[in-house]
Amino acid sequence: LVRRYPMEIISVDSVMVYKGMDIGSAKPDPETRRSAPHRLLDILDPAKSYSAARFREDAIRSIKDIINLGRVPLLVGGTMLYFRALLLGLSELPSADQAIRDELTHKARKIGWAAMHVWLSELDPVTAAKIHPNDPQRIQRAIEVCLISDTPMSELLSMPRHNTLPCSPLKLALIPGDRELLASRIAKRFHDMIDAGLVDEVRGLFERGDLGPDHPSIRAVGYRQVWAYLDGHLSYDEMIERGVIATRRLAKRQLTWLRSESDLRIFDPYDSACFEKVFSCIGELALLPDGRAMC
RNA sequence: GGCCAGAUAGCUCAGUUGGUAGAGCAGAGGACUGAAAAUCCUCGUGUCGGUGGUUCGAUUCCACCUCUGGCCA
Repeated sequence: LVRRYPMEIISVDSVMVYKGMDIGSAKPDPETRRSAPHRLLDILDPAKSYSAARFREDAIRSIKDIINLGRVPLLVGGTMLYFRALLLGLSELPSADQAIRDELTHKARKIGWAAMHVWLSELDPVTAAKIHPNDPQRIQRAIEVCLISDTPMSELLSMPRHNTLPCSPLKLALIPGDRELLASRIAKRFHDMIDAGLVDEVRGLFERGDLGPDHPSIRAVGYRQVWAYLDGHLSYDEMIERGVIATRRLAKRQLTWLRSESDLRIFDPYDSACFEKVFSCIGELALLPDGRAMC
């Protein structure tokens, strides 16, 4: 698309943002990036954590840039929460606070997440009712928001979101029609990554010494499993098996997001005429009305 | 060739003192507001290896057979 139209790519991917995580995130190779530059790749050290809110800011800045250059932004990727945050906007919520998170984690270790959930139901019964008692990540976030803002999170969420997306999106989705073919392509993809040196890539991160399985970067599919292998928790064969399974599940969750997305134009990547269909779809739309973006 | 142990869900196994069975994993569906490639929820009928026998009733007990391990020749 970028070679054919005046478009520029913005990556919508929570793992490709990390420097040095190339093979396991299936980051486009250098030649591809020369001919088709991607924004929001390699912007963060793996010790740092990114967020949907930061993505939204970064993406909007990039979109404005590209539009000012007279081009059309092309948003490409599979981190569906980021798409959702970008298209629908986010509520005004306090951002993450590591000190408070540490404190809450410490407290949860002592009293258990079930008790934390009870605490949340005192701070914010509406939110507590929506979060399952077994979901520590959301319980922690909700308590964090309530404590920082001194307001129930549900109240903040009920205020209108500010949606400042500076263009109207055309949404294209690639949805595999054949699930079994998808599964075999996923297995091949993971084996190819191993052949391309994924273990060495992760070993490099492993040997830095400042990273661990709790970092969002290391929790990513593939990285987590290779890390467990290097740490002696998985055999080589188990690592491969778990990596393939984790990838399959990721794909499944992406499909779940897609099913609830409205106004999608759907294409099957295993259809040999897929690209032609995408091109003709864009052609029909007479392209490039001002302020248009593509996802 | 003999002896022993197995054969139950896609996989690994549990179980039924005889009333046709259930866990984990895999898989499917779903949720999703600053960790999201994260975090979590829901979903389990399968000739209980085959053929006979005993029995009101057998996946369960008995016999034989087949297959897979192990041991002994």
